[in-house]
Amino acid sequence: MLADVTTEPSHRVLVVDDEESLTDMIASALRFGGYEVSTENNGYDALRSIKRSSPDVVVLDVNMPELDGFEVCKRIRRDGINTPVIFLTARHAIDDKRTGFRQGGDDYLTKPFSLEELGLRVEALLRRTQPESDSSRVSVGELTIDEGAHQVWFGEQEIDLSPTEFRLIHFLAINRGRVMSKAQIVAYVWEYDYDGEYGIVETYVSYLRRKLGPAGAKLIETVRGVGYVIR
Amino acid sequence: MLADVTTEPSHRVLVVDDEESLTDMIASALRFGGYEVSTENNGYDALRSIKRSSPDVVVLDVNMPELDGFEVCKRIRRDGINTPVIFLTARHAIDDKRTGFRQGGDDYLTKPFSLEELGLRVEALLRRTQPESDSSRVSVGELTIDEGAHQVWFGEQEIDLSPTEFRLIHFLAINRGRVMSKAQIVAYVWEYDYDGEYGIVETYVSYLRRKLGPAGAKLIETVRGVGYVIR
DNA sequence: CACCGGGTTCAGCAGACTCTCAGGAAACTC
DNA sequence: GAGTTTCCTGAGAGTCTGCTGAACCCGGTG
Repeated sequence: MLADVTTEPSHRVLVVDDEESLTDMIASALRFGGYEVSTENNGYDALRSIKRSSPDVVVLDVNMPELDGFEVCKRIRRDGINTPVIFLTARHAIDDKRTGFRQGGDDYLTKPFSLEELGLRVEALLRRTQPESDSSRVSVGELTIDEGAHQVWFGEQEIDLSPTEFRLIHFLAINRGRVMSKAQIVAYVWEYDYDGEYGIVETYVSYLRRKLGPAGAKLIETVRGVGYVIR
Repeated sequence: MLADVTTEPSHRVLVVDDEESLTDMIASALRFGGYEVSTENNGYDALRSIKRSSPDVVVLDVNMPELDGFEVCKRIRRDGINTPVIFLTARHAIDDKRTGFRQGGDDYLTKPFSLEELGLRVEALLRRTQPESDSSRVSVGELTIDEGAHQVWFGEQEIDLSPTEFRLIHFLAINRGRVMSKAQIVAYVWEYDYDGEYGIVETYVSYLRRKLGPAGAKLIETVRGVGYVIR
């Protein structure tokens, strides 16, 4: 199917390292992965930033002057802040790892590491700590679709849909803003190649518009001669 | 990872590797760290064991004959089982790590690794995942299920259920809010792969609804063409 | 051996869902 | 503005799904 269309608000990651070139590199890699990234270059600023903006994950270098990463982690935990922490360090002595985990760290990467691996670990950690995000929700304006729960709301109102109706609106929603041809729709929603008979799509769009009510009906736009869109 | 002398009930870890000497070594190290450990030596047994005894963490070797670790992880996730997984492997190619994390793994250790580090990572993972499932009790609205005691209440009323009925309602309850397909239900409740015959699920849902009484029957919703949910 | 509780299969029924068709509305072309 | 194309929507037939009662099987127990 199609490209991972992440429709949720992206997760916020704080990257802390005293080498600015490194924070920049990590930050841009994570941004490329779809995260909202901020950076700090020392322990005190990191502490302040964590308290103020409570990111979803902190990537924390151990070896920093003044306040090192372990100390930062220890302090935020002492303050009852439970944000997941991934330690970065050049040391790979087991003693350090022990300290890192004991201090309340969640993961530990030794330099040099691959940026992709960091991304994967951030993702895995988020999957564990942000339980909400696993039921994959899509929203477009007033419309909200929860794939896991198989539920659809328009505003406050829950809309009861048949399986085919659900697949159709879901397909349009994850491709919101892009016009989908009837052929594409049929291929996704009906899962097979159809022979030129696209009347069925029109029928189901009609069903959806009716169920969405007068306000919601406008959500699904017809692009004559091309297909349908949700904007 | 020592010697935390705690009074809490120890966590249960399942260790899976096709080399028995390795499972034994890991198992004894983890036991020393205060965990209750069981082992399996191949993918199929691992699957069965996970479904039956639902451990708190699974340490899973990737490279096994027949059913490899990735596949085991993929299948349990597909069946709606959310148990944390740490992969073990000799490979350290980034491709493998990507596969591991994408399959729903939580951590990834490459051999050779230190047993202490494994212990630390198990501990870190438990720290993240246990608070959510703190006791063996699940509640959804009026419904309360105590897994340990094997008891179910609806409101004040205790409901007497057969073992299969219990596994079914428990599975739906721990996945509350998410629609579970009949295939997922059969895989979890009946512990084997079934071919197309899902009538049994309907029968048991029917039993449950009857036992839950007129008010409770609404708890288990049918999502036609998709599966069942408890919300 | 009869009984009992639990597991499984099956068939009939009701209702939900899918899909086709056709008349009419709307949009586009020239 | 006439003609053409595309789309909308109501109606209905037929299919599929899920619910439930009943029957059967099996192992354990009195």
